[in-house]
Amino acid sequence: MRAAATSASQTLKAVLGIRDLVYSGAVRPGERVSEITMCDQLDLSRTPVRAALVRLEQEGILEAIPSGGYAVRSFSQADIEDAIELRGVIEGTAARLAAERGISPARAAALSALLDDLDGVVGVDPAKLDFQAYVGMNAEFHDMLKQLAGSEIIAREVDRINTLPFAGPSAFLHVQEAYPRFRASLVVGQAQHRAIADAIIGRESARAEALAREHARLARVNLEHVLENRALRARVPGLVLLSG
Amino acid sequence: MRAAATSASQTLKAVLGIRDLVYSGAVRPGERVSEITMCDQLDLSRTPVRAALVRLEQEGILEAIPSGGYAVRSFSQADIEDAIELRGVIEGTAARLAAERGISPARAAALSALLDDLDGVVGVDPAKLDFQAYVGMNAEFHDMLKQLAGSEIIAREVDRINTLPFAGPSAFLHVQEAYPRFRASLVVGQAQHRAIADAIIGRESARAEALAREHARLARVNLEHVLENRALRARVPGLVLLSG
DNA sequence: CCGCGCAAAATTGTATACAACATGCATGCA
DNA sequence: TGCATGCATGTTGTATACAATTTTGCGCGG
Repeated sequence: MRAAATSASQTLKAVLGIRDLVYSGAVRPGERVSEITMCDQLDLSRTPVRAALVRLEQEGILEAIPSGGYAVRSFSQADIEDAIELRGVIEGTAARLAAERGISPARAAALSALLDDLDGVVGVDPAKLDFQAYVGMNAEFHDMLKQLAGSEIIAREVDRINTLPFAGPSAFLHVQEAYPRFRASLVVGQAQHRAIADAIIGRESARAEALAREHARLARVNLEHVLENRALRARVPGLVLLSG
Repeated sequence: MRAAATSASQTLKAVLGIRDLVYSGAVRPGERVSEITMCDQLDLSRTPVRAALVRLEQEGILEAIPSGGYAVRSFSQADIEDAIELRGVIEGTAARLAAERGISPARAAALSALLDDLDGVVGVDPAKLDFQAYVGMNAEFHDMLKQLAGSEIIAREVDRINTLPFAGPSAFLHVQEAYPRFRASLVVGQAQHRAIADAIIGRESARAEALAREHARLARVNLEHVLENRALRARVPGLVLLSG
């Protein structure tokens, strides 16, 4: 037996496995997600598969079929844009509340240190950019941001919206790695990181919120670039859920 | 057998039953929610109970115990305030997007008609207020608001935050029914309803967002009133989850 | 009197068997 | 030829049996 929610072995394996099958395109949007098929492909029993299906429905990538069972959910471009907008709004709220409530000197120092590190990565010759490092640090920045308000409720909601793969702050980074022309947006993004931190530390809450929202719009710009080029689209995992 | 997500008979019974047991205070915050106990009390098998526990965890009123199983989650006053703030932010986003994108004449008419009806209820002698009608119409207004942006993503997130019982727009209405002194806030609330609708129809997006946020703060004011008076607290169902 | 260890009990995680409903196809009748 | 009906099949929902881990209580030793 195993733990329940963070469910260790079998159920977790089912969640990860089904998620992978969905994102890899093995089961297409609109298609039914058959329990038995999942059992066969993942070598699991129906019980953990069933538990995983419930979780993945709440996560948003599956939807219940009225007559029973689940299907892969499909998203329109408008859905993706709204999800990105919503991430901006919620991250913006985290930034605003952090500014209003103030953050500890220790956290401010950690934030500044991280930004310095990011500058070190972004500031070099674009051709020699260490993408692995950038992706990690970017994720770390957004992790810090969601926690700076000191609210479990806020942090949870940020996590929730970020589980939608195309909404998260790292969604389009891989595309940027492959196409140097997009790398310039990393410089813009890093400038926004600095401005957000500056606003939070300086207790400028309205500025912090507006900046965090605008920062999320970067993802939307990248989305539109990606959708203009069919070859790029395959590089963004979550976009297999995009219909049309 | 039954439908899966909207899960009809047994699983739905389990969800409703456990939710009731939690809100009625039968199982207290922090306490473990034993599967077998639930089975006995609700006369169900373990399987639907288990499915219900997963759903209620995602809903937010239960939390996973690392060693397995679930416990009733407890909320601090700050948590409740943050949840209300977040509802204001998300409803505000719905209002803003509705204003920016515009709403159909049919919907605008329906909105105006609903507001007229609400005026009819609120405008009378406070002593003769029809609370049942008000509660229903208020819920309907917020339902319309969440859909006016025309975004499934937004509507889902509004629904999600509203499942937390103390965060929803109807959370503190029963208290207001019992204590006439609070009824004045209904007049203020209705004025805000009108202003929000006016802003949306007039395409004043920033105003619509700000007003919707401020409207949610009404719940926070009521929360503080309730917490000053122990007798009131028992009348708000969700507050059994409040620790301290 | 307190702390540690062991054993038993309780609880959850997993697997599988059974039942009921939905779906699709084939067949027969109009 | 088209439609309706009945059956067969596949799928999910539910129940229960089994295994493993965690927890708790008791006894012993320091």
